Amino acid sequence: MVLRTHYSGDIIPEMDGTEVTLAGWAHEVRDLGGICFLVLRDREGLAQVTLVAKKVDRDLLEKVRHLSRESVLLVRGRVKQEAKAPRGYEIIPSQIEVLNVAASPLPMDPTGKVGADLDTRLDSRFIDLRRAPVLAVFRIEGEVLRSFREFFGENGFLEVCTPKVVATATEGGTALFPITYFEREAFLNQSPQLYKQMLMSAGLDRVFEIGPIFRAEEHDTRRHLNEAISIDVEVSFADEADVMALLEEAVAKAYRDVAERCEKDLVALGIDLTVPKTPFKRVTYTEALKIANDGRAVEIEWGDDLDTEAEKAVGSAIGEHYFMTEWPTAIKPYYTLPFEDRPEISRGFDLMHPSMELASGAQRVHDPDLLAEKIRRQGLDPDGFEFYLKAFRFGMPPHAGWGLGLGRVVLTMLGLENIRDAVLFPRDRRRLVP
RNA sequence: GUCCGGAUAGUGUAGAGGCCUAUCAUGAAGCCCUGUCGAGGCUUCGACCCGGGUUCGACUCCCGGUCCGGGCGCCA
Repeated sequence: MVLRTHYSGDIIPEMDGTEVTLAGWAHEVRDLGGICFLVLRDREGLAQVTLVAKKVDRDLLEKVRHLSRESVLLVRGRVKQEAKAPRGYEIIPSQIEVLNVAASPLPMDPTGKVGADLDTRLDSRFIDLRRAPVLAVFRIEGEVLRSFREFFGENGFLEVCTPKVVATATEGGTALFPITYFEREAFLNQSPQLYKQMLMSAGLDRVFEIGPIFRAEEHDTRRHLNEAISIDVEVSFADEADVMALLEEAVAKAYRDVAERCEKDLVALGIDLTVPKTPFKRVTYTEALKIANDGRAVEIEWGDDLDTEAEKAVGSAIGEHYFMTEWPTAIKPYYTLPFEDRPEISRGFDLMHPSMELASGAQRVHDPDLLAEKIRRQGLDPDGFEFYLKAFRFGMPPHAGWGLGLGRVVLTMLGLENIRDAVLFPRDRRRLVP
């Protein structure tokens, strides 16, 4: 039972005379007395329904005049070519069915005439999303996901799903959300890292997963959330250079696909999208440190992580996407492989947008003894990682991979101000609903 | 966690101790209007975050709380 025959966007003036049924929301009613305009909105846009008082059924006109905004409607009528109407056509209705009445007043203005704070918008996200520029963000996000899946398909990747309820911390460091799992304690997964690596031992060769990750950090910024979508990749018989090349091509393709396929949404957002050129610049940690420390009061010492100020300084110096490579081994996780001839430096990398980190990845440790030792050195108990280490003892190929934050890709691509603008229902320190 | 700023009709805002019976816009209800496209005109409705204090008098100043925004921290 599909009620509508067309979306508003499907109708063109040349369809003059065609009977159509539109379904959507009462966006606005403009009553001029002798003529009354009802603007119907659906996912694809707006359609003007015109009622001329002298020509239309009196009850129909009264019904439209007293419609509450955002009520759900079914409009049957005829397309009429009309130069005076928006987009050159209007609908002359024969029947208007109110499927559900919207209460009044609305918790926020869906037309965008009056603004709303982010907090108000998130509390009423279902109405916020009725605004074209807000919807545009998520249509683009959908296209980004489609683009990545296409890219992975073209490159021989297998899509996998790994558990989100896990027994142990993946990597230590970050705080985890504990949950009750029958009589035991379990955690929400902070990353699919361990599982995608085990799949390399299994021989799946190239896998990707797009799924949620959870971090119980009490961070409170515009670029962090406690639940995020991670695009994760792992590739066997490959090194960090190989997976960096995959990453930059995947990101560039996402930009290209959005630029080509989301024209309407980009216009709604007022964005002229520039596709980043590949290959991205490679900047070593040591070079980045030099840039960051230039003119800085308190210099960052080699071996320390870059703080926000440093990240921004390097970002504005480079001015485009870049890879930061050759990180100190000590500040990368245990599964990151050090260079054999310079063990203090690792084969880990971060993909950076000038404003923030987007992804991190590495050539992984594949030797079980070295891995166990590095787990121990990070202050973790190798016993808790037995299920993981086991996969390394019976034929683990060399492998590399990365994890990319979907929200941050969309945030930086569209120049949004807050990661919450790039997530339908964000989860942060305080927000658990809706 | 910490620093800075904020909280006024459904929404977005003005307000600097008495001018506040609180501004404007939007909205809602009603009326007028035959081409609107952020329609226009008229009438009506609707609000000072919570607790304490200062003062003759507090939306306004002070203290505490809650919540919101931003910076930093935390985040492999």
